[in-house]
Amino acid sequence: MPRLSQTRKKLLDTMMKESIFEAATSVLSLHGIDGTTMNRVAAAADLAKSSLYDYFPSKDELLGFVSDRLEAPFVQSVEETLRADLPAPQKLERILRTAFETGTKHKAILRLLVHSDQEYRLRRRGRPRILEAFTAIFEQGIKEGSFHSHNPAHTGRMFLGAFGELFELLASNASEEAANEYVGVLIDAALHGLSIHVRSRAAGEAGSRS
Amino acid sequence: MPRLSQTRKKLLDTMMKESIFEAATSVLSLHGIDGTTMNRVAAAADLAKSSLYDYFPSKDELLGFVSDRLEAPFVQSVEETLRADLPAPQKLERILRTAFETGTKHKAILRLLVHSDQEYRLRRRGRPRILEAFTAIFEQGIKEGSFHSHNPAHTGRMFLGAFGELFELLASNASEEAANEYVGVLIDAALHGLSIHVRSRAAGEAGSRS
Amino acid sequence: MPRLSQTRKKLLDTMMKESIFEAATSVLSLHGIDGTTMNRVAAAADLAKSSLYDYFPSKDELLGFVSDRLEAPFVQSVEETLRADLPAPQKLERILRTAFETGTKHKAILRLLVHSDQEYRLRRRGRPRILEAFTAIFEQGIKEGSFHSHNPAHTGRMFLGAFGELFELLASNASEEAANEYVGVLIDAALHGLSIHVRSRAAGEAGSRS
Amino acid sequence: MPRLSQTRKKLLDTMMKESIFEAATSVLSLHGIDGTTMNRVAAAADLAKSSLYDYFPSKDELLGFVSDRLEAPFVQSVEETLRADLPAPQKLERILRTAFETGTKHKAILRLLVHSDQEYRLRRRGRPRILEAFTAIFEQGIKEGSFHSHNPAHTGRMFLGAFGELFELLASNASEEAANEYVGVLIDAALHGLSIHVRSRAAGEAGSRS
DNA sequence: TATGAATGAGCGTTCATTCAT
DNA sequence: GATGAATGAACGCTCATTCAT
Repeated sequence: MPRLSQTRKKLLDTMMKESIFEAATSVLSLHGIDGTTMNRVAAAADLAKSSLYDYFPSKDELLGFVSDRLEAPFVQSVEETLRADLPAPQKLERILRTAFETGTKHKAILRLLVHSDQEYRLRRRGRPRILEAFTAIFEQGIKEGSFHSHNPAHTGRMFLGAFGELFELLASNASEEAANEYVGVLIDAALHGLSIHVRSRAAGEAGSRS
Repeated sequence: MPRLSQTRKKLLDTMMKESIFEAATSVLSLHGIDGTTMNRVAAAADLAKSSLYDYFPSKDELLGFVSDRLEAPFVQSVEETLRADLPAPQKLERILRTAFETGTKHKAILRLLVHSDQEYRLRRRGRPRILEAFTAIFEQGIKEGSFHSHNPAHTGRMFLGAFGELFELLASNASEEAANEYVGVLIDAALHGLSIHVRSRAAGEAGSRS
Repeated sequence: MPRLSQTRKKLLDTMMKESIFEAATSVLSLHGIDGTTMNRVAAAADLAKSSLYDYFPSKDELLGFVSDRLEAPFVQSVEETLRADLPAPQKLERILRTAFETGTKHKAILRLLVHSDQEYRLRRRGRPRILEAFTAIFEQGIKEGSFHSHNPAHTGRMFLGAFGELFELLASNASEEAANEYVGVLIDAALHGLSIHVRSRAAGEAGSRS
Repeated sequence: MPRLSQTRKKLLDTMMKESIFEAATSVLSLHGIDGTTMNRVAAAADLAKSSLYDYFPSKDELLGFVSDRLEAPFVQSVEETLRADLPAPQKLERILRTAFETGTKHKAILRLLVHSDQEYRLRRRGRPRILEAFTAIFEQGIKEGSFHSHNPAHTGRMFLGAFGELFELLASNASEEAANEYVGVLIDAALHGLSIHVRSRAAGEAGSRS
């Protein structure tokens, strides 16, 4: 049988998918999600429209693939950090730092993931996983005695919201510096809270806590 | 001929817009943003499709109008609270409580505003104004000595992120109770921080801070 | 309300449907059923393709309409004759004569209904009704004592098959005369059978025929 | 190089065509004629789509081949019977019996040939040959003195129509028994006619029947 | 010989928008 | 001021066919 070997076949297929993925992200960042048509993707991929369907059975599947691939680095880094052997606060810090770096490198990509003012937007299938990871980290923090015993699902979600704003910031035309500053404030706030009043109150009762 | 007075004319126009607005939200909550066609809006408004264009020059403008109107209660309440004569922390709390109540009452509307997992989504032109309001409140809080002197644009944004998650929670099938709990945790975190460790540290050095 | 009156509206709608119907039959007879695209129908109707959808919700509905309209004269005439106050054999004859006349007048239409050698073909929703009518006529004929008591469903079907061939004949380039002759033979056969042997068996009376 | 002998080459070609034929009928009976794509046929034949074109120059040719092959048993049996040394009426009966048996065995195939209510349908290139055969048989019958001297082209056609209904019956979900009954009625009608009246008219011999 | 990759033409359908009346 | 009719552009998708290898 003169068929291509299975492995070679798969490889080529993967490469084509990659190339289509790039075409798609390019179209996405140029025209937004509603402007991302199979026609445009095909053109950007330098392929006939019909050929897209040789690699993805539908537009939905194509966009799902794209979306997953875009989110993957973030989701993975979050989940890796979750599994690392570190105290909870340091995990949060690490996640923020990594997100900052990754986000800085791939601004164009970011714009696709973020709930920005523009109508760009992909389905974010990774969101629940990140939320879970944050929740788990807060759970851990509570066990370790470093966080208040608030419902970790809530604190996780809170943190997720604030975390998401980092992306908004990066996706906007804000300076890298500003985004970095934001990370610092967020970490500090998570660790030390926002309020002075509280701390002084906390100070008065420090004894009872020690 | 006795033309309608200008004012009367405007009034009618406004009423029609209102009626179209209601038709549009109804269609939006039934069919989602992509299912919201001029056809359906016209039908819901009991108007000829072409008549919509007598009141809005394009679909985009129509949806912008709708979006603004939907966001208005939130934006207004935030800005009112901003102008109120209250210490910053209480302003934040008030905003959260109000948002919770408004959001609870109009779940269907909420879903349209929130960056939920579904593909519903309108442009959120009110966002910058809310961000500004939060920033201003944190500025005030710093002046009042109740908040750390972090860049208020950052803390405002942070809070916005966490605030937004309240809507996610409300828009999901979460119980009202859970959302309420979330508000509590968010307020507490804003005021007292998340971390215990810090506090005890803060406690030890409280004197040096005063 | 300056709306068009309901009746006037319906009338215009009906006229447009009629016009589309004609366009469709024209396309059908030119290109066959598989070559009948909404594009072509629209062009033939001198309308934008999208306008077809103002009158028919789908291609299927459009073709269904066309098919029904094409079959209607035949089906109706058959069912009318069925209800007439006549002996069964005369009903058959009447149906055949009418079909012949109608078919002769509308050859182009015929081609669309017939199971011809070409691939033209519409769904024939009228067929079962015609079959039922024939069956009923044979039933009647049996009761009247003019037909053998064969299962009338079978004789009805038989007759239907032979009847259908009249249309094949008309749809082919056969002369009218030939088709008329066919009708004659079919009637005679129905009434007197095909075989001499039988008759001679049936009678010593061959002589009475000469 | 030792090329394959011409004969061997042809043989292989024939075998491949056969295999494709089977694939095609399988697809046809599974998906109907409109669902029969080259893709599916290729898959069923375990061949690359493009390879189909090594054996058939186009889809049309392929389907023509398939159609011919499907009709062949019927056509052949009819033509064989035509050439047999039998009186005409017995030829008709034999043809009907054979068709019944063949049709009963290959119901799935039948559905592809018949002008059924479904949209299955292949071109029936065999039809004219069968019509000719019937015509010839009636010619013979007239010469033999067993059939009326009606135009045999007409009686042949009539019989063809009624004959075709046998296939409709078999292709529908009718019982074998019913189809067999139909054959009986058809034969009887061909030989003895449908009408009683005639016979009694034909003879003074009504009494012989009672 | 058979293949995998690619394609162009076309499909049925949707919808924001226009305009004479 | 409102309507009904109409439209053009675009959409996601299919499929017979070609061709270098």
